[in-house]
Amino acid sequence: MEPRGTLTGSLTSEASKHRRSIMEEKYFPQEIEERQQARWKAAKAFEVTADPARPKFYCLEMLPYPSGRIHMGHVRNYTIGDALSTFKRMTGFNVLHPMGWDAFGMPAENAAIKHGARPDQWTIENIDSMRSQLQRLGFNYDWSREIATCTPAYYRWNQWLLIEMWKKGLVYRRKATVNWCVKCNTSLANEQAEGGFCWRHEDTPVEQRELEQWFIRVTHYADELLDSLAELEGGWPERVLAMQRNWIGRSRGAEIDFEIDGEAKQTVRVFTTRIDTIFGASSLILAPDHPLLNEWAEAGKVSAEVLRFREEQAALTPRERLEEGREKTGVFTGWWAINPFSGAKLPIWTANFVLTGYGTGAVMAVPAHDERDFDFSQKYGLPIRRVIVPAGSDVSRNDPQAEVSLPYTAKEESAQLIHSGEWSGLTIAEAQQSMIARAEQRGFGQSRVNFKIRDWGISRQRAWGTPLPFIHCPVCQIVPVPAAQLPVELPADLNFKTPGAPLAEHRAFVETSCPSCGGPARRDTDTMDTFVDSSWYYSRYCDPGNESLPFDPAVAAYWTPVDQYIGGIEHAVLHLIYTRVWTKIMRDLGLLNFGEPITRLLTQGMVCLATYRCEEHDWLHPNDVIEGRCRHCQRPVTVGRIEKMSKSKKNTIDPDEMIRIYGADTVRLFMLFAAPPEKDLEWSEAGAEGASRFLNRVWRITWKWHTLLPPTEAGGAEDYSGAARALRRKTHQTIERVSRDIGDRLQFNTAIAALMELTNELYAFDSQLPMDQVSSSDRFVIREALESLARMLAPLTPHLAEELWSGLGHQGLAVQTAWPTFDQKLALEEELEIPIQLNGKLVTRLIVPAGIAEDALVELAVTNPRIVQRLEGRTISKTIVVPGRLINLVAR
RNA sequence: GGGGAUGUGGCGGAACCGGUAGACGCGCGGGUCUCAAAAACCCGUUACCGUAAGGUAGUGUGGGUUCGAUUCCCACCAUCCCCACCA
Repeated sequence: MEPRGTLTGSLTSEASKHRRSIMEEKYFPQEIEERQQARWKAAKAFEVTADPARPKFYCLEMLPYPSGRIHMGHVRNYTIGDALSTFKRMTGFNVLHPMGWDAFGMPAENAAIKHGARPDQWTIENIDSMRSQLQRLGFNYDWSREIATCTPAYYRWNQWLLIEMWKKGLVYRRKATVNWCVKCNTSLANEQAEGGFCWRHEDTPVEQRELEQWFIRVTHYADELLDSLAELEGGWPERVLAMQRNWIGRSRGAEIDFEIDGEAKQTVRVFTTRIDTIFGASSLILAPDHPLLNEWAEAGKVSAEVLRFREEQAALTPRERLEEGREKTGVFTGWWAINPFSGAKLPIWTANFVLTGYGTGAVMAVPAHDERDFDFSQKYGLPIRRVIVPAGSDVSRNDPQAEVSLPYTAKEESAQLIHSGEWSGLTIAEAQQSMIARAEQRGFGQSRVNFKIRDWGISRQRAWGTPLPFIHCPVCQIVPVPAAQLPVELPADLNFKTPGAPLAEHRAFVETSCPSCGGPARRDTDTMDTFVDSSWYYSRYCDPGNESLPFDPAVAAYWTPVDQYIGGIEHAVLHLIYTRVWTKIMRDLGLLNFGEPITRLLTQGMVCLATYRCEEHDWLHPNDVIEGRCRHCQRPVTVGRIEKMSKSKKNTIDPDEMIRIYGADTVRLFMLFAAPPEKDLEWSEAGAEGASRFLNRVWRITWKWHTLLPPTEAGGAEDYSGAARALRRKTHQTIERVSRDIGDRLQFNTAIAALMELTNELYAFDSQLPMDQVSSSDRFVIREALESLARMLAPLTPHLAEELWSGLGHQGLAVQTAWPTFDQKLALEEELEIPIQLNGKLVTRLIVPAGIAEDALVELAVTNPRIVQRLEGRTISKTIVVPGRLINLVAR
């Protein structure tokens, strides 16, 4: 690929005011950082436009919620993206690197309730202070594309998109049992109520409520969501793919109707993935709130015991249900069903472990081949009938009634059916196929695929969100707001003081007329889940000012999909599923031409710090621990685990304070150096000092030489001393390593290690030069090393890099110059150190010229005194030569 | 119970396709400079034995494949994360 120079043309005269060509002797990060930031801004250095003639790279970091302060997790996330963006720009890509704000959400509303603040003003103030924090870190965002999701200019497109989806039947409204968090005072989507608790309030179990809700038809895309994960293989972390597969939860099986004994027309439908075990079914089990059971209860067709059981189950809160543990309980309903395959009469039970929400809410219990059914049937004395046996077991000896001590649940390919009528002797797979065919032919069942994933409930009973753009008319029912009337804006004068939904109480907002019949009508007073905002924001950045569409499809076609996305693992089944669904929908609406929004995903590790606890003062900040004692009360403290920085555990470090002490470049360098990006990282003051020390070393060696260097000119190889050739070699080897570590592997830690090695080599070279008679070729070699170093630091520590680059006499911006290229010939070693092994064990190492012939090298090895001595008269039976790497001599 | 990772010096980590284990940094020890200190620079730093040259062991444990294994395979142990009565 051809490296490219500047993106935005030459420096304006405004920008050159900020440039200084003479370096200071000492490195003052705060001073140079401010200066370089002003220079980038004046040069509009990071503003880009679509240019189909050039290759693009879209680098995106998950947009932050504007809480008011950035934390170290943000710094790490954005430093990684920033380094990659600059690297890509320097290697010739047209790089889109935007930033924005996920600006709707609860904290703004809570501030309004608590302090009477206006959520919009509270949010805007937070955005302003966070933006300036990010700018102090010197990130290369194209700020001209900044978005905030709480602005009507943005959320009108949430509304527009939702209406388009509604027209296509991908959005619908229905009454549903939903998860309700009392702390959030709103309903939640399934993904946001994992394990029965609210995702924002981990100690708050969700309640179930019946509400009219808006849903996005995620299940329409369930198969594709699962299957196209294969496209992401290699680009996404394996564990994210696994979590999504799990969450989507496809299972293939069959639905079978069981006739109710004595009610010929009535059937119970069950879902099973193991139709092959149906001859082993010993009962049917209904969920306690199964519709058929409701019907029987209303008609007085079940016993008082059944009624009591149903009431008990209905009264359980999710927490009690969890605390109840795995204990399975149930009661016999008094009814019987007919197994359509065997004709056997099976008792119908109801039990707590059968869930309404999955499958049909009814199961056939096969205790011999399912753990749950086994536990339940044993407890209540239901028969356990064995119908599958491993291959090779003596079928004649397998009495179906013989005691089963453990269920046989393995699905070995070779296992076969017994005591299953005409299917006996078939394998599991054969039986499944044949039995489903029979059920379909006789009309009592069919094959069926079930998913764990549900449609996405997006209604929220909150005020600080996108209003749902629908009008409820007593005559015309649900009518979408006409496109010309969008956006439906949030009123500025909402009353947060009284409990309840502020939008619903705002009469001027609610009362409207029907766009269809003109009669009086009411607006929908729910708002959208904030995950709607972040599901498509990546495409808005391509064309953020568009007033007639969410974005121009032609412009988006250039920039999207996102080439590299960077963010935390916590969104593996939230945001990262929603944005995949939403992208497929936008594709089907004709706005995009692909289905997967993110080509490569990096989930960066957390920023951690040790935790401390005192009996009296609870969690302590590490600075409040002095020699193992609490600063306030002198009591000894308990040392906790190293954990993610959090306010509640008081183990946070303020990025601003660190920038004040060390400068942004040092903080950034430490973040990239201390651990590979996907691993957790422990903040360490000593580590930050180490990073700062390295930058000072680079500064000093550049300062020493910057006025003594000749203009750039390469001599022939013969013009250089051995030491100078070695430094050139190191320079070119370093360029090769750093290019690969950043470009291919995203391993910034090893890239920085390589730059440290180059710096060490420069010092070593420098220390052996007599200052009064340095040759011009020596000075060239030093220039080459220093300039390469400055440019390779540009993605990592851009302010310092700019200063060095200017100091070395360059006019343009370092972050816009071409990435240095390496010469393979110059990178080649002249001498090699070849380890000599005897029977795989290292004996000695030989220093040989790089071009040595193989037989000459072997000759050196076998005649080496150490080898001869170790051979003790044995002969060498085999010689293994790995060219350029090692020799292994085998002797027995 | 299911799924996914991870295990290497005092610490963070490196080792690309099976080929010199411990790059780079932190910490620690020693030295140079200084009246002194800081900073900076230089040297050393896996463990054990040895003044040294050198030797032996060594990548969670036990096996296997291989001329050769941190790397591949099998079993086990430990830790972390996610999901979890999903039929």
